[in-house]
Amino acid sequence: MRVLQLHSDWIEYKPVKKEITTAEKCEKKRYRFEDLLVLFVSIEEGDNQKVAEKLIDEVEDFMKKIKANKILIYPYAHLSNNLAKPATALKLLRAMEKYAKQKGIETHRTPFGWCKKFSLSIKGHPLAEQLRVIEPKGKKGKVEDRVSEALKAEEKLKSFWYIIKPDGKMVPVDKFDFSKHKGLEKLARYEIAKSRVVQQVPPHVKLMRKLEIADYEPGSDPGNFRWYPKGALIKSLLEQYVTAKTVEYGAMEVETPVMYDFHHPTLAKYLDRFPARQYVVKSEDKELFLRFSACFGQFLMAHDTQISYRHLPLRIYELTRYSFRREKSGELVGLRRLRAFTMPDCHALCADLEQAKREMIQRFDLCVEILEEGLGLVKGEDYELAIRFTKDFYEENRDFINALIKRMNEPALVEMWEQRFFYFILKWEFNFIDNLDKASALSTDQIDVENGERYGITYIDEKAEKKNPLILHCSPSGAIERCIYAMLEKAYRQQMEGKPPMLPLWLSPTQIRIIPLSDSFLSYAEKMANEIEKNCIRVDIDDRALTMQKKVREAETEWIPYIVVIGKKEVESEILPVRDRKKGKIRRMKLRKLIREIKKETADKPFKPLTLPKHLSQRPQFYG
RNA sequence: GCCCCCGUAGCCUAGCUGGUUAAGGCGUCAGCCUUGUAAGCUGAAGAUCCCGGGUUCGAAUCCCGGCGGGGGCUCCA
Repeated sequence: MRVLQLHSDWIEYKPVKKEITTAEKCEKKRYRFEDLLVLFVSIEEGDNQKVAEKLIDEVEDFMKKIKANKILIYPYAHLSNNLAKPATALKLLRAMEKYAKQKGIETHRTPFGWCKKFSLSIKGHPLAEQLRVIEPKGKKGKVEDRVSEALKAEEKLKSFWYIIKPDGKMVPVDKFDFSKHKGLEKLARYEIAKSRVVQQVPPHVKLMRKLEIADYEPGSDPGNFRWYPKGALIKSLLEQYVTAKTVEYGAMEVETPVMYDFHHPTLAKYLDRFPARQYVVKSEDKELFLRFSACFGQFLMAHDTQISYRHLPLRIYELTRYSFRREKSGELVGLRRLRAFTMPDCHALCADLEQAKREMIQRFDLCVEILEEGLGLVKGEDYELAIRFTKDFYEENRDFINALIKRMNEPALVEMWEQRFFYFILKWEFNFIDNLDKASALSTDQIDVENGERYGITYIDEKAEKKNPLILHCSPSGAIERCIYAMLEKAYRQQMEGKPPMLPLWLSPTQIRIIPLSDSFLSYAEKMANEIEKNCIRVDIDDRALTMQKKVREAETEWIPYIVVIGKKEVESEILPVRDRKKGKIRRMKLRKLIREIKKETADKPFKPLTLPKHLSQRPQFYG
């Protein structure tokens, strides 16, 4: 509630014309009051009786000071752009009037719903003009939580847990021998027992800052990160890679809006089927939510697309930058869980279950390839398969489920539901297990049996009839940020095992560091760097006035894969001492051989040039 | 949201059984050194000790409140 309070010598007003049909009755004559407090009142959304009474209490206190005892309550809409409904406003205005009268204040009120003309004379003292703003209790600008039906129901859902072995044998979790499957045991414990008691900062959080990849941004909402140049480069390369692989598989890349109408009928229903919280944004009279995946935009697009059975399976892909999930504040952990994240999201419209199953196998292979060849993760060691489905689905499609597990050739954790609650009948994920034994999903795929119909997505079948397709939802890599989390956690584990921690070569911001022994070798180093750059390899030169030992040390702490020191011997012989991080030794070779080796290892990966100054002396320090 | 923890210079930390001018390391800057594979030397700058209130002769230190951050609980990338 907002009130403009004017201590006036007099006010005159005259109702001119009704503005709304529910306007109060009154005479169209001139009214005049003298020596009083005029209260121009805007009743706002969320105001209530308490607010109304509080306002009068405050006014009463004030009037005691200035020794006045007459007020005029004047409904005045122009103080707010968040007005309450007229019915509520009128109710509260009347309540204020009644409450003030009870306190013994001489109270008048102008009619509600009228266009009035008025003139008044304000007393000249310092306290004569005041604005009062009273907020309902507990409001404080907060939008109330919207908890989807799926989120509520999830708590009641009953699950049965099993392990299915590569040979197709299904055993209850508690009967399975985990001795050779420690990762799977951790996943099972994590998913089922839900006991997570570790109290420490996950290793990747320190690494992401130390390596100047990403950092918290206290100036934003938690879970919205800043990305330093090296991190932005790594992230961008990963994005390019996943996109390229997904397009290669046959997906059409599109781009769709990040925000959608909360009250769009189709979307509202879908929101209720997805267990997530949204950010809400207001725009004019609309209430919008920020997307938590690419489903909305792609489905709305598919709805308007002419599709024949010949086009199926139809694959649509978008790299969402960003997807937003307003996770509860205490849930956010470094790069593992964010509120704004980049998720590749690929849907496939399929004619029927048989086609969907065939398609899912293809996508499964795509996901394995991205994790293993792209991120350098190893199944059974870094990540585990979890499959979730309904009992009915299992009974009718046992062979298919076993085929998926056979492909992985590792036992998989299974969650089986008695009945379907979610919009999918089967879902699988690859779960990364980190150094604190926590599991988080990377790649995932689902068979959705509801949204084809809900979104009115149709294709024309062989008999020229309209049909709703099944929809597969896949994130081939999982969130890009989470991929970086997984690689950092893996690197940390390797360090603990006595191996040098590092990122895959194609993602290392600097691939070769050249260290000239003194300034006199700088020009030779520059020449070398140019040659290397021509071959699409990221190189930099440590030209700072430091000792060679110190420069080597810093290059090592930056996890640079190849370090080359240049001095008199190298200039004369052209044989380079290449400090190879992975092999842990210095290998002597010609520049050409080093270039060839790197190009070979990064051959099928995207390349981007270094986005930092080539000379270390020109680089600012972003962290520490 | 609930529970726990934390808040001292760009970063990491000391001081926190109250008591001179808040200490050190890293980094930054200036100068020297021109280096042979993981830390060269000297000097300088840099701190509203998160904010507000209280207790006290005296608060970075104790108490209360707030703000900010992190971690845990639920698991959707």
